[in-house]
Amino acid sequence: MAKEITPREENYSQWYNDIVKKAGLAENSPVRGCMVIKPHGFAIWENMKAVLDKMFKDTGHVNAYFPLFIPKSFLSKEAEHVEGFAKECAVVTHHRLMNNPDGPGVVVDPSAKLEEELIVRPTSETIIWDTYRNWIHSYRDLPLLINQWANVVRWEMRTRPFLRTAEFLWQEGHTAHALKREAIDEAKKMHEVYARFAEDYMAMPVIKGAKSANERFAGAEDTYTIEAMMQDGKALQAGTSHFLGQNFAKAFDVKYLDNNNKEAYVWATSWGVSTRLVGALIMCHSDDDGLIIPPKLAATQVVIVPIPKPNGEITAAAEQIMVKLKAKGISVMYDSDKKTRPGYKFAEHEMKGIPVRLGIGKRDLENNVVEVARRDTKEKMSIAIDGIEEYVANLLDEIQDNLFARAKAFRAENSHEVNTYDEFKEVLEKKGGFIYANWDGTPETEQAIKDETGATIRCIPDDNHQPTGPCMYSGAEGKYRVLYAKAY
RNA sequence: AGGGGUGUAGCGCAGUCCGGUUAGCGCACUUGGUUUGGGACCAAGGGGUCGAAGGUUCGAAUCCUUUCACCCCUACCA
Repeated sequence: MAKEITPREENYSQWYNDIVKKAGLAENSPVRGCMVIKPHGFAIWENMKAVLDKMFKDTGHVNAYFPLFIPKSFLSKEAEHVEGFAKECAVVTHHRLMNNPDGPGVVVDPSAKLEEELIVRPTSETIIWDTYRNWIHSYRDLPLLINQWANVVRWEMRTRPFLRTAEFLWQEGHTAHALKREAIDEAKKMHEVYARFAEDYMAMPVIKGAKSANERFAGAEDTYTIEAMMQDGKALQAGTSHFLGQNFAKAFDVKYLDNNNKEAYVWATSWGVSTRLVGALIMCHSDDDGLIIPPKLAATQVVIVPIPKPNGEITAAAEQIMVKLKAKGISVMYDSDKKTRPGYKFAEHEMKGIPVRLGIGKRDLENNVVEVARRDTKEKMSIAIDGIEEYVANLLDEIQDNLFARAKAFRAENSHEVNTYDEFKEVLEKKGGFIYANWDGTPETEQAIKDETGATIRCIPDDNHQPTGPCMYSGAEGKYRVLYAKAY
């Protein structure tokens, strides 16, 4: 048993923090709200990044890089946008330090004040659209399909590792199109890419849908989201794709000449996912023994543990197995540490979430087998060494599928359909999870429900949002059947 | 942002109320030995100036002031 992880039942938040720490994913830094992402945590992000980057390129996008700093004046060009971010911006006011004339250390040199303050980007729409003005002149320059991998800073009040940090890593796609239809299609396409990534790679089922006006991105005309259920029944927004209309084109004066020599503003989208996905991964699959990484995102998919300790015979057998596994494209590591004993290693690798463990001891070698242990179910099986690579390859697929099926079943168990507000409140309080109900489509109703219960409309699901009756709150005609939940 | 709590060795804690020898304990770490199929045991070691700054005092981890960080609940949040 993992002796250092707080059980989920006891305190879900503490459990999450324990996993982050004990699995070696991240730790707090001396900088408020900013974490150090440790190798094991960063490896997960790197794998996510590699898959997503390929998906972006396969859908016609290219990468570029824009400045970390944004002139203050840029932020004031799109009114809604600045309102959404102004309260959480880090501002650079000076460019030089000097020796403290009154004592030890350094102080900010007052003579080095910037003419115009620089904002550390909370998102890059403004600097990118300012740049696009110079890049776009003709319909032949469109569409412009660019993605950026970057860090951004949002000075959040309360931070939590991966889920909400003051600085985080993400990608932000920013595209420009001649036609409104094209831009909407682009936003929806990337929405689909995110959903596919979440389900096929993270093994995390998501509900795809559109955000209500209240929950939309600051400056967007439509926001598409993927919403995942965490093991405490709360919703986590895992990725968003925005149709920005012509808001940024107008704010930054980005126009093109169409094939009739007529000037027009371009249509825009932006879309992003962040290191928050690592948090989502943890809260979706892991258990009280530690992290569980879906095989497709595990940097190490298989670990081989010599029992009780490495010796010539066991190491030779392990190396042979490693060659066979690697030939199958499976990443494998041999834990040849001589200081720790098997039990310690078992617990350690379980804590770190490695999908499959192979144990090899004298007893196994005599019978030409290895002990195969899967992380998701913790089952152990004795399997013939001959053909082990096939077995493990299939097992990794099976684990990937099982994690997805398990998460999906959990979501189904914790999703509820209600028709009256009393029912809604009762289900929310007693069971939590996802609740589907009819909504009249007004922001007033949405806000009132939020104020009274804490639940928000997570999205208007893409499929199955036809109302089945009147709005549960106002009694007015239902416009949509929507997904309500308490959210991170 | 409101309420509550915590900062003492890498981690977890005791000591603080009632100031007083070289600041303790468990885990981890180092060395040696015995062990080894689910987090081994014995022995000997190394490591902290008590979150930070200021103050009271002969003397401060302990009292006072200020400040920073983190955690929990609520609120907020693309």
